[in-house]
Amino acid sequence: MTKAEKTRDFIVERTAPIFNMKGYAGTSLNDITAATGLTKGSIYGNFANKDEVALAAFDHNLHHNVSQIEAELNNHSSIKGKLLAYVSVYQSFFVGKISTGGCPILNTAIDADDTHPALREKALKAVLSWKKRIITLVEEGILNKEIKADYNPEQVALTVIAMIEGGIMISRLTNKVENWNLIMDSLKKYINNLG
Amino acid sequence: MTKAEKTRDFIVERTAPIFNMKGYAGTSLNDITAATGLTKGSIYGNFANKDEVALAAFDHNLHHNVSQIEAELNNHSSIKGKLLAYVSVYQSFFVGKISTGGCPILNTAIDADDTHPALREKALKAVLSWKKRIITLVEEGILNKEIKADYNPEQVALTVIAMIEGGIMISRLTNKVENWNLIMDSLKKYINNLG
DNA sequence: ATTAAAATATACCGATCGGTATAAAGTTAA
DNA sequence: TTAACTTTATACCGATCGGTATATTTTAAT
Repeated sequence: MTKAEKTRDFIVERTAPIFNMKGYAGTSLNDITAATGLTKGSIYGNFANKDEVALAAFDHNLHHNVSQIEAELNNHSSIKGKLLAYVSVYQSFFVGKISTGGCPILNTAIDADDTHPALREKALKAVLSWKKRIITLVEEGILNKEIKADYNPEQVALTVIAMIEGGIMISRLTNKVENWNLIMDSLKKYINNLG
Repeated sequence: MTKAEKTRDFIVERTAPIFNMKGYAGTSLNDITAATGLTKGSIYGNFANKDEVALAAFDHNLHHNVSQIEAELNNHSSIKGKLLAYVSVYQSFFVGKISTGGCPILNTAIDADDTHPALREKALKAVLSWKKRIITLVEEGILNKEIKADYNPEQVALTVIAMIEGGIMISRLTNKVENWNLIMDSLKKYINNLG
């Protein structure tokens, strides 16, 4: 790992929460230099432009989510347990610890959908990948007889994602964990009723 | 209605979709003058600053939603029918007609939550008002025996809002009405199972 | 039609925007 | 240790940012 690679990672690490909170247009080069303690020359020595920093920051934020989810999924053997794991992972993102601005997929989807095609594309791929992951789980659950065969895996996946993302928006806006808990109780009931 | 009041409304009308699509930081004074054909002098003759335009634009977008919803609620007599009316109204926002950037509550919540307290407050109030409206409906439904008494009205309200807002995010990002329909089928099932 | 007031346009402000050319400093291999 | 190379800092660019003082035009009452 060269010095430049380390600096690149450092810049991404420091700016990722800022992009997640302020969005693409709301994050300035000045924000980036302030967060890193580096100068513009150094930023542009490691990235071609602000876009590249933003895209790398999204990847970093997303990877942070995905790795935590995959780790938690491994703690459960049943399909329902794995589906419920999403709830606990996302809860940990904004309960107790310092918030870094919520779910990067949701933030980027809303921030970039009408303005920044490259970021939008990344958010889209993240949602599709998430959907696919849940579909696979549900299909396994149906084969296992853990989930009733008349459920549409795609519909289950979309419903789970919608409730989590909608729940994040509401809970962060109202700043009430109780709201998150109520919504997630509905989601848990939905998941438990799948089979 | 004075000339200035008309101009004020005109400015709000023209800029509301821009703020909804690009967000607060992403919408510039130049965007505002371009959309209205007016000059900065005229804008600042009617508004103190960009904030005031943004706040008025949010109110405009919100009112547009609320009035459509209230109209649709009046078309239904049963509580479940009224709850299902939310689905059809929100569907009409991004199916068929030119999109103006999706749900203003969701957009503003994500755009402003970490950056713009005044806008954030407006989005918060809108969600709380929406929640309260659904709670009232559910409470009426319980009194009517249309909804089982063991349902928590607040939880139902939060669940409905989460699914709609999560559904909007996913459907707009993927640009697929089918996704909206699948999520809303889950929501319809949820509502029908309330009683 | 005249005039006072209200509304809009012009021209400008300093600050900040993203970005870059180039010099200085730091790193690494010989 | 030196020389080649990589990385970072300095100083600057034109463009755009939000905002304003003032002049011009438009409106509305007499």
